Amino acid sequence: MTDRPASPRPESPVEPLTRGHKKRARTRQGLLDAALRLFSRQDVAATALQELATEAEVSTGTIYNYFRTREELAEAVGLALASEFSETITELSEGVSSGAQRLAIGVRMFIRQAQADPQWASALVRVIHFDRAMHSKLAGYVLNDLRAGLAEGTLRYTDEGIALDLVVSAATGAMRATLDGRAIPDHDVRVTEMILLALGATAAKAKKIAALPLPQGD
Amino acid sequence: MTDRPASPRPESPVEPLTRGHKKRARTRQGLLDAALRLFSRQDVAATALQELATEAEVSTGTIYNYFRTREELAEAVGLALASEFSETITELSEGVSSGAQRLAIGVRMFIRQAQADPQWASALVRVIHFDRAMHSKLAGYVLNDLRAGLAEGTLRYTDEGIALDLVVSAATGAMRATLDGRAIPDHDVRVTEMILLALGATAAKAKKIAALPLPQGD
Amino acid sequence: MTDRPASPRPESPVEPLTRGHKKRARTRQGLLDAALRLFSRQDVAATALQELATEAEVSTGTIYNYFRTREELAEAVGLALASEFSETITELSEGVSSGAQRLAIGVRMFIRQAQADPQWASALVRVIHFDRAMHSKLAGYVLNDLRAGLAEGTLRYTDEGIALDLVVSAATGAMRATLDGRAIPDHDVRVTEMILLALGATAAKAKKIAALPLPQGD
Amino acid sequence: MTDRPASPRPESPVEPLTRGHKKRARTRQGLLDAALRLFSRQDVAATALQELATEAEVSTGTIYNYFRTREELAEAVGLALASEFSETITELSEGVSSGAQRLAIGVRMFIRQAQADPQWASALVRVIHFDRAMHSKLAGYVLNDLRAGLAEGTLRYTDEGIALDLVVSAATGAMRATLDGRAIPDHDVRVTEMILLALGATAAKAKKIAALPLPQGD
DNA sequence: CATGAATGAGACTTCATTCAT
DNA sequence: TATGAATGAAGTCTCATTCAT
Repeated sequence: MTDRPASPRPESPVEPLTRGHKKRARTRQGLLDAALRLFSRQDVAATALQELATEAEVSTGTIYNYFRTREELAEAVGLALASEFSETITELSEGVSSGAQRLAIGVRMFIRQAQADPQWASALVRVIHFDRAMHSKLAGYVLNDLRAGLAEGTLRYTDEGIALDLVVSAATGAMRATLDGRAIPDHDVRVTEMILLALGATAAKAKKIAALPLPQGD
Repeated sequence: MTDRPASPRPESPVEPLTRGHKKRARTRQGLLDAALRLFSRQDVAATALQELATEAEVSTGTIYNYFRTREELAEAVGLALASEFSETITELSEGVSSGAQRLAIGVRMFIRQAQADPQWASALVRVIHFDRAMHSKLAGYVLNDLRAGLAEGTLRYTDEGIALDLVVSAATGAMRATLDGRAIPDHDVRVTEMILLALGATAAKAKKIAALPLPQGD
Repeated sequence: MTDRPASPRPESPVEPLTRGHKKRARTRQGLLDAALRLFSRQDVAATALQELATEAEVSTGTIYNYFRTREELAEAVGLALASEFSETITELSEGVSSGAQRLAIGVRMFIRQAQADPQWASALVRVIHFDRAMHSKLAGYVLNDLRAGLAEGTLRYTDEGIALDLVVSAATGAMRATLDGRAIPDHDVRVTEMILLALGATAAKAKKIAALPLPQGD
Repeated sequence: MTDRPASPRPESPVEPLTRGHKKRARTRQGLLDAALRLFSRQDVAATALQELATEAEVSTGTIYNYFRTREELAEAVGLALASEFSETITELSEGVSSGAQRLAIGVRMFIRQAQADPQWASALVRVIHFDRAMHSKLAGYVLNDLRAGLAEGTLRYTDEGIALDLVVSAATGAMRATLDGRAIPDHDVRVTEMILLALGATAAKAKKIAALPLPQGD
């Protein structure tokens, strides 16, 4: 995950894409990239659409060809972040059959990515906060693993919703800690172990699963 | 806690104000009360100071006699919220010697209060987000109990900072769930049990401690 | 007149366009039709050219191949409205030799058309207001009849300009009344009678001429 | 009427009015005066509120302390114009018992005032057009005289609404003519005579009543 | 201290117009 | 010619902040 192929955000070179209607897509992507850069520096609510224009080097009017409101922008950015995230996680979890383990991989990647790409993490955290929809998007990714873990007997929790909340809260909490510079070595492993414990894994299994080497990279 | 005597915010009874200079305190309190009401409805950043003036029924200029910036206001509101909260918790935990138990009481009260007074909770969540300092304020209340729990052998965690983060994240996550209308019966007990598990308590102890009757009320 | 064959505006049937260069004419007509629909709903000044493009289902750039400014557009629409109106009136007045009677026919048709096609009337009123030139266009149609009426002794007015103004003002006033939903039965007849009186017709003649059956339809 | 005591609009000197809350009234009046000046030069719809700020020499924000929209401004201006107008007319008509004669006085004053103060007239015409409410305001002044004229036997019309429309349309039409520079000597008298004819007065009475000397100043 | 009118910077939004395709 | 993305000037509106009373 640390070696995430290439962050497509900053500047996204992209080939010329000379054909006419591709221009729109390119501009849109440029706006999303710019928004991400801004959101990594400042709160969504504090971001003026005119700032976005400046950052993306388009004129003010252009923004409105793509996003009518700040909410719409945030949602689009959130969608992009979520897709990107899910792709990476899914890839890495492909060969893993254990739900608990897939969950652990997801959480750890999430936290490691925050360390590797603070800009991404910062934007993600802010968008999650601003666009409540993203919250449930992330939750969706977790749910399957949670259920699988329960079915296979590794996890033992009484309420799915609460379990979900805890996983997401703890993981984003760890991201914030990372962004605040409070990360410690193996931060991802430690947090994951605690989450597994909370979900009812035995101490031994929690420790073991949390510490398994990640499929690719490290 | 559910029977918290009376929400001191709306209308702020205040003593008869025998001394002349108490008027200042009363005006200030009126502003804080108004801010709380506003923050329970809308984001801190989206709250105009002129709105505050209207809500508090003072003129715009008056605000500047009390708060120089929106940040200062938010901080003051946060402080008020935190003090109020800590008082209540501390009161209730007075006779409890076990750290883990005091922690459980605190977390549960936090969540129950969110159910009992969504306005308070909503404002709290928003202020926490706007004024990052509050986060550490809340953490401060947790730390002692955490250490005591560790010392008495009930809890077993490897990193204090991570443990702290997890407790606070999970607790505020539960608050948000409550505000989103996703609370379930015994929500406070369930979340607390999971937190205790995460902190290394045995399943039996976690279950027992989380479910103990709250000192007053319940 | 009430049974005016078909409003040529919406959809503009247009001939099959055998010649290539008829496409231009068709596009232009489409723009005029669209403008008329828009002007019937909203003020000329409040109508954005981009709205016109949408309504006419052409792209924004295309408009500039036909009209350089909003004024030019309004004038073209006004011209179309005026021609259309004059044609109809002229047709109906063909066999009528009395000036006063032709005048009466014109005024009545004007008002009846406002009842039959409020969209047309609304656009007309707005264009008249925006493009002052139209005012005199309408006046032109009246002048001949006015003079004939004077010559034949039916009408008796001292100043031609004032008479013209009165006729046009009263007629458009009646249109507005119609658009405001204040029309009454025989509105056209009543107004016409008063106009004839104002122009110096005797009470008997005014009554009679105003009430004569219209050449075609009713 | 030509000797209308003093146009309170341009610059309205007004005494210092030192007391605090009078300032608001003074600013408001300044805005109305400025609006009138603007409306005399350009259409209401074409008048930017910022222009008003410039003309009134206040900052943009100040406008919004008084008028939220252009409509509100137009209405306020219309109200001021109407009051002013009604005062003058009422004054002059005070000792006149005949309805037809009062009507004649009103119409004539209206037209003469347009000659004497084109700025006022221009603004009035534009506001009437923009703020339909004014139309009915003016109508209100006419209605009584119309009914009195009917009762006393001088006038003879079949429909009150139509009569009203005709009077107002013809009078404002004459104003427009004046503004367009098409006024002729005794314009007011001529138009009034035609209106009286339209309302069913005999030729003799119409001529006589329209030509009576105006109560004050001729 | 309280008041609230005035300020003006700055964000939002629309739209006539251009221009590369 | 038609297209429609991009532009940027211009207008709308809000709000933190000041200041005379």
